[in-house]
Amino acid sequence: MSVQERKQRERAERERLIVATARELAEQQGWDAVTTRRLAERIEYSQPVLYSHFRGKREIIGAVALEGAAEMAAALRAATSAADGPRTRVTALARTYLDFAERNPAVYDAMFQLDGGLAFAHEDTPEPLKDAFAALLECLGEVAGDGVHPGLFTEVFWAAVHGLVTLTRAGRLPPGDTGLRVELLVDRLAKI
Amino acid sequence: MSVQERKQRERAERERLIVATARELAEQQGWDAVTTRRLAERIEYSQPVLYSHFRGKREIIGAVALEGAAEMAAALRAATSAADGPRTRVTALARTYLDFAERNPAVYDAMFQLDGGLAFAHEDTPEPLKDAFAALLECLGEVAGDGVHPGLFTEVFWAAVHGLVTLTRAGRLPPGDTGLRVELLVDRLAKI
DNA sequence: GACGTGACCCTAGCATCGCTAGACAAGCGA
DNA sequence: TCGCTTGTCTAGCGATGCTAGGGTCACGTC
Repeated sequence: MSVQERKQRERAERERLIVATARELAEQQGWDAVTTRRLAERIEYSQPVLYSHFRGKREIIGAVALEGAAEMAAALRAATSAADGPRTRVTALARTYLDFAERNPAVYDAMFQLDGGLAFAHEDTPEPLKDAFAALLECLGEVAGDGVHPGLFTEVFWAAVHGLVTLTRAGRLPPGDTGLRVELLVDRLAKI
Repeated sequence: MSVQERKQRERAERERLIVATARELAEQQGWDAVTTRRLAERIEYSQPVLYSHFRGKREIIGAVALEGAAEMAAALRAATSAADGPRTRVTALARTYLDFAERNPAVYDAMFQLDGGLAFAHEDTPEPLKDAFAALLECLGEVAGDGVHPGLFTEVFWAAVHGLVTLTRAGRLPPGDTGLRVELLVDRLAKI
């Protein structure tokens, strides 16, 4: 039994190594540089090993996305619980979200830009993704305003922040005034 | 002289054919299906011909994006000029934007999702892109509210709508309540 | 009207991509 | 010690974006 257990442990460890290496490589050189050959070389195994852990490259991206979602949820909760007063909380939430996206661009891409083969907005959505949305909802639900469904409000707020992230990072918006934009967004959207 | 002119005309015509075919193929089967081989086959020329018109695939995507930007600007102006009253105008603007993205997903991707090698938010930004932003600004500037820079307000509003588009199309938001979301967005963001 | 020249286009190929088949070795249980 | 399962690697497939080189056709000139 213990032999099998050791093998399972080693397999799990290698799987973590694959995901971590993919993420590292993506953050360093972009997702285009994350080829199965390069990834295999970095983990010091041959290509087919990757396919014994994941169905394909998509699934590796998906694994990075899930890891990122868990981290983001934790970061958002940490930020909101450290702030008191709805307004401070919402501002902290938005800033933390943008900050996470800026510091982990490749992970953010894996979550929302690339196809990681993940299901969203269904009952079979992976837990970390639902939890990240829940983290948003916990904070934003209390400032939705009367007669506005908290979920709907959260979706709209999320979309707005997400739009800021993607347009800024793609060079579509000048990067300087992000702070002002967030301020305006919170001011107008949240009913405080 | 007339011979050269004819050749130039034919070249320009073929360039239009390339862009139109790329767009058509992308709308039919997605950008992944737009390979240089398939594209060459559809226009009934060999691959290298593409490279005598464009530096590479990126530039073809960029050309589709520019075409789309011009169309979008026209659509937005048509919608806003047909509506009277700031509120109706802004709502019409947002709806038209979302409608354009929904009807031309591949073109929208070329504009904002893919790398078309285009410069944004610089002085060397291509004219159609600046003009599309101007079309937004014309309508949104009048509802920015006191003390808020119209450009900044337009950026935020644009980001919000863009976020709705991308998250909805990527399956991150349930597609049913788009109308409600737009309503909420206009209600809260615009100072009417 | 024949000819040299230049523009134009196509065939063929390169390196790289994601992914897989099949051979081979290592380590387990009997 | 032997047979077998499990696991890994080498080699290769089709497809990608892109390019080099040769060949053909039509033009302008004498």
